[in-house]
Amino acid sequence: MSAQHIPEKFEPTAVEKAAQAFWESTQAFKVSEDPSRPKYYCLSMFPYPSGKLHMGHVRNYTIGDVLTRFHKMRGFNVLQPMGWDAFGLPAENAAIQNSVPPAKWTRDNIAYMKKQLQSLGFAIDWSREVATCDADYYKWNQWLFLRMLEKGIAYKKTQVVNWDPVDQTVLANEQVIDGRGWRTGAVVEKREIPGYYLAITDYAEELLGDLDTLDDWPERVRLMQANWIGKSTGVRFAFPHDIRDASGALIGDGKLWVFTTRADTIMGVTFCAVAAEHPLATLAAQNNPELAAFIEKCKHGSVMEADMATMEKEGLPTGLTVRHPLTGKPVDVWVGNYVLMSYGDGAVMAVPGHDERDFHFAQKYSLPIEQVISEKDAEGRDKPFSTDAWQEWYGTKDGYCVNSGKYDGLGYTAAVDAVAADLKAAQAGDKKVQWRLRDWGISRQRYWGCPIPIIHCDDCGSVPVPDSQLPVVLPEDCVPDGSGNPLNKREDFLHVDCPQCGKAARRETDTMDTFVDSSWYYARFTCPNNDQAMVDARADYWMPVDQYIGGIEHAILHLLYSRFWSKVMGDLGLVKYREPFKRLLTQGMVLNHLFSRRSDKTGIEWFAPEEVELQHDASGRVTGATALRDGQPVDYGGFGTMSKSKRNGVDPQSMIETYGADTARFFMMFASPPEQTLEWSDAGIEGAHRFLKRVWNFGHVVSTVVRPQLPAQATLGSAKLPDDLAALRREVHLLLRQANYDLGKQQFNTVASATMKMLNALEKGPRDSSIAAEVIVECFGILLRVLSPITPHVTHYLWDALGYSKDILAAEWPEPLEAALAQDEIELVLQISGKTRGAVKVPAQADRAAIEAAAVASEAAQKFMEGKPAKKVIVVPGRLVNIVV
RNA sequence: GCCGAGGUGGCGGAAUCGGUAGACGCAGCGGAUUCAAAAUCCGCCGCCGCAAGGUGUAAGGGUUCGAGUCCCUUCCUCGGCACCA
Repeated sequence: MSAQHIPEKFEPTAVEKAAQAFWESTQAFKVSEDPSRPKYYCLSMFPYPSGKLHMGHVRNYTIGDVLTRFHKMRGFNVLQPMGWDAFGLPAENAAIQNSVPPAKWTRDNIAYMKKQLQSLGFAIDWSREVATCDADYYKWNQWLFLRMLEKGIAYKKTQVVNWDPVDQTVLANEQVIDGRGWRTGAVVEKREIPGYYLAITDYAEELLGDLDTLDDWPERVRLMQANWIGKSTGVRFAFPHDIRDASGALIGDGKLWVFTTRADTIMGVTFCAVAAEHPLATLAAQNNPELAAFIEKCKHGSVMEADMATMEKEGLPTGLTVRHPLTGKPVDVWVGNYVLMSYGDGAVMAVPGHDERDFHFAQKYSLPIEQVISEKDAEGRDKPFSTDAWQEWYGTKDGYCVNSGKYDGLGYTAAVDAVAADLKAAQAGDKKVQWRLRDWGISRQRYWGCPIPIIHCDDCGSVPVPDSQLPVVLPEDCVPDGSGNPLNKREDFLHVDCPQCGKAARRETDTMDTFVDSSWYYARFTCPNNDQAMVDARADYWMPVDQYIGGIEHAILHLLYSRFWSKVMGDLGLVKYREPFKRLLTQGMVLNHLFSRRSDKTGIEWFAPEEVELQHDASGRVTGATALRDGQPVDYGGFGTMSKSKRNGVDPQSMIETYGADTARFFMMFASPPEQTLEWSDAGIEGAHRFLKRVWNFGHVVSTVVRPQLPAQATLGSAKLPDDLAALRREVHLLLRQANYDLGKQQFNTVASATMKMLNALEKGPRDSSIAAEVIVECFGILLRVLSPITPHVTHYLWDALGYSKDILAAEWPEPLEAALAQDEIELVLQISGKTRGAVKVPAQADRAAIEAAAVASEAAQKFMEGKPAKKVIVVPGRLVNIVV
């Protein structure tokens, strides 16, 4: 243990370069399977290589790195990989703008962003780096897709897409602005084209049920997934009819299918409502212009959720009639704007007596409202049924059937069973589970994605590419120009022989949804170099991911698809896990001040925070802001997410260059708990930097003043310390205990603050004796280790330079010592009748009686008890004593 | 509308089982150092009050020796969503 001299001045750049060089030379983060140690797979969501890192990345990866380094020091075998979600639309857009091939643009971005990540000192095993645009990665997308085809999980059907008639291309939803193509301004059409689907609905039950096993996921994410999957248990049945089209064919084989969760109310049906796109609506509109206009309006109606919530229920009669399946009575069919074609069969039975929407609709159009459910009140009498108190009636499952013939008196479950049985007997329906979840369409009519491995042959149809011909490699020199998929012009790619008959055939040019790429990358990180198999036994060692970290915006799609993919891979015998992510942390977004000015000429003009000056009142509250440019006021809009358009983004690169990676990391961890939003603050960055300078300075003091006083033989274990040193040592160990507790909670802001408190205590403590030197060296060693996952560079340097050991990452994580925490005398809070009135000091071993006596005898007690006797004395051991007068 | 999270100083945020509310940091104020400034260091910093003390965790009520924390009612903010039959 040889200590070096630590210079006075803290130079982050040099310190960080040196630390990173050390990690590089020792291959510090490269890991392999080691069954002798517990493993910890720590994964942050891999970035899209958009060009450069943004603050969200820095926050995300810092959280992951803190957990990685903490677990490494705790003795875990930790894997933290990194890769690139490299396919996607922005690369094509960049290509259109700059005439650069998406491949080159993407790989340049990857190279730059990788440098940025490395400059932040993340403990990443770069030997496992994966980019989804590499053929040796996406080969396995194709391979698994073929397995899914074999199993029937992947299948082909037509899909509705947004079609730009000018560019002759399919548009993504975000490329459609106000119904027009984003580049051409042409009115977008709906087109039906064939595409491939994955039967995620086959796994709906398991995807829903297994949510209960994900105890370490945020509750809200599980709820969002459950709602998305949307399971409803009910009855699907048909209203028979004789409605025929012009050619005389029965519409829907003479059946109007509906789904209901309230089959017990079937005798209360007073009409049916169908969606605007329903075949019966289409038929009725043929000689009814008013209805045709209404249907047209519904189709173009807003699908915005805010409109939906306030939308008036509207409808029109079709003039068509179906028959009630149990009573045979005629039932009128209406078109209702509140019925969705995309859910169930696009039609509902309407029971206005017991359903809110049906009720509003019936009221508006004066349709009959009938009671078929009743309920007893507390006195056992039937509650009155009245349309004035309709709120009390819809939705309730607590009542029993009335006015329902043979079902009268049955409760909800019994009535549903009886009705379902009768419908089944009449061959009119049966119980059914209805899902909101839809199968996953993965075909994209885009260039920059994984080719779907299919060959179209005139004779053999759509033929899967044989495994031996995988991967189907995407030509990388295409430059999309916005009009159609450039693969359609690549003759060398298109022309291929049919694998079945050998005749000339044509390659599929659709590519896969990029969500496919990200649905299994975490498994590939365990064995990225295997060119013989998608995954191997190494996945059994590392998977599942112990800690996954990413944005809440992926709460539904990415996480659901990954869960689905895991189950499919499991069923194919490729992996042993059913759920890929054991624990999930969804980090909050990074916000910054918003400044704008509204003018009639230019609309809203946004100001970057560095372009304005804030005005404060005497108390420091922000009262306004002015532009530096012209001194005129600008509107202060509070905090909002960092965005280019609002000009409030902060480039991490400039922050790293100014203050260093450690400062950036410390600020990110300190400013707020990981799940909450983080408000950007230049002053906060300064504060973080100030703290690290103080840490450095204390290291300098230890190297120059403290260490030279160290005795040859350590005495700390046995010696009785002077009071001030015992207090210092105890405080640091208490803070350590707190920090360890907070790390378990993943509450890193208070871990950071614990290190600040340690330094405050050390700076104030004595340092001019050999025993003090021993205490300081022990305590500073604790501080450095607790701080090291957050600011690894400066702590690496100080740990080494002060001679603790070569590599702080290899050091053991500190635990508080009982000997340091023990104290002879403790201070208890003194309350008189529940009000705090000071404190009493008692020996640590004092029993209840002694504490009571000491409390009553204390000066404060005498003063505030005013001579009255104590009615009761409450003693909370180690905390307080309360004298009730 | 429904579901979820939350409401604590000028600000970000602490407070593990109900036990000294406001830790730590930022901003602000005062002082030291300096020719001066920056940097640094020391001190103050919820509100009312000269003080003793009182009061205070969105509002109101309750349970308790004791409530930011538990229960009830109301209000507000943010996030998510599906008119899902």
